[in-house]
Amino acid sequence: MIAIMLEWLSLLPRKQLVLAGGAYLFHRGDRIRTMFVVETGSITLTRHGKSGASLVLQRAQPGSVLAEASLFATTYHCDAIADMDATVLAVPRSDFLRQIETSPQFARAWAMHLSQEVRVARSRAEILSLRTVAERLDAWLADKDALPDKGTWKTIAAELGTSPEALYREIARRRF
Amino acid sequence: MIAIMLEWLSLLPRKQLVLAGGAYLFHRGDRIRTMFVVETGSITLTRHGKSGASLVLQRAQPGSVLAEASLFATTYHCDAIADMDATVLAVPRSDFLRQIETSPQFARAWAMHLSQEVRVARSRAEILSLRTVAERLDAWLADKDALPDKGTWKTIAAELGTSPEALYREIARRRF
DNA sequence: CGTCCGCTTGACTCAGATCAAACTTGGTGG
DNA sequence: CCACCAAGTTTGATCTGAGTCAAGCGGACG
Repeated sequence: MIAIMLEWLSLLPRKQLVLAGGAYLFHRGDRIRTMFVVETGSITLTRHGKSGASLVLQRAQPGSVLAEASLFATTYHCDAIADMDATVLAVPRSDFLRQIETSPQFARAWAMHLSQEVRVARSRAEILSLRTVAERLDAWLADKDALPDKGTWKTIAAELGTSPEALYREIARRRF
Repeated sequence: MIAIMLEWLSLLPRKQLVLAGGAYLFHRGDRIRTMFVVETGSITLTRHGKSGASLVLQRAQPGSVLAEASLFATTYHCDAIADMDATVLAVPRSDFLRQIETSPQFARAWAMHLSQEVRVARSRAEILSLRTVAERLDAWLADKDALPDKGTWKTIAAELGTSPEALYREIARRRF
């Protein structure tokens, strides 16, 4: 489910790009020619406002398609920067579009991928709109069976938008 | 941009449903036969965990397509309930799918709609992951020119996941 | 055996939620 | 025109959840 698009892309001509940590993959205003999928590392998309404030739009992990909306735009509306050393697959946008038009299966996979991303992003937002760590953990657990394994808690704290300590304490509180 | 799908749907056979506040539009497990678009009012999608905890997946406002992912599933994975009196348009899923397959323009509009929703939901999540009201407001303003009009601030506070008072104070702080 | 990393717990501090009260504004009806 | 009401805004006082810093614990691994 995660890397569903990676499989499909293996059918298309593609190139691998290697990025050092801190390197830009593209800048706002650049002409869009290719679609990118993260293979290793992670890429962050940010938009900078005039006031110096910046907004993170996406943190793309391995398997993620970068800036899905760029399929239909002519220039990028944000910057893409490698958080750490990373590799990405580049697929010419024209090939990507042609594949959507000619292969119903591919088009279907693309729509499914997008629906999935919508769902994930929306529930993440709803979880983050909760005020207490207890509520967030409840919501996060809503479609899971049990508490996750140790060793992953620190990561989960990040997903829940809280500090590791706060999550540890909340979990400890529930061991009764 | 908001109601882009509403226009397209005017080409398809559809029915209008009227819901009283508190009424269910569908339940988890129901067979999926139709796609819904909110016309007036608002519909909330929730999933309930065994522990009694529940997770809000989507708050659909007028113009929103309900549960985009249901286009490819057989049964609903969540409940849909009207927060208040609402009307929704119902389009048979088969018609919707056929339209995607036969009309490249429609398929394109659908993909654009989904990309857009992904972008919106992701940036909402990123804004909510910020800790202070000041940072959230900065991020929210990143792609805007100026502070919004009075009368909308209360609503914006909800978007920012904060209390109206906290937002008022932050805005007041900036009037120097 | 030492080092690293994730976990655990304690103490302190603060941003913001909450409750409360006053004041603007617009609209409604007498 | 004015009394009145509802919603949104402003400001103050209080309280608390959780962020932060800090110190200690335990297993994994070279």
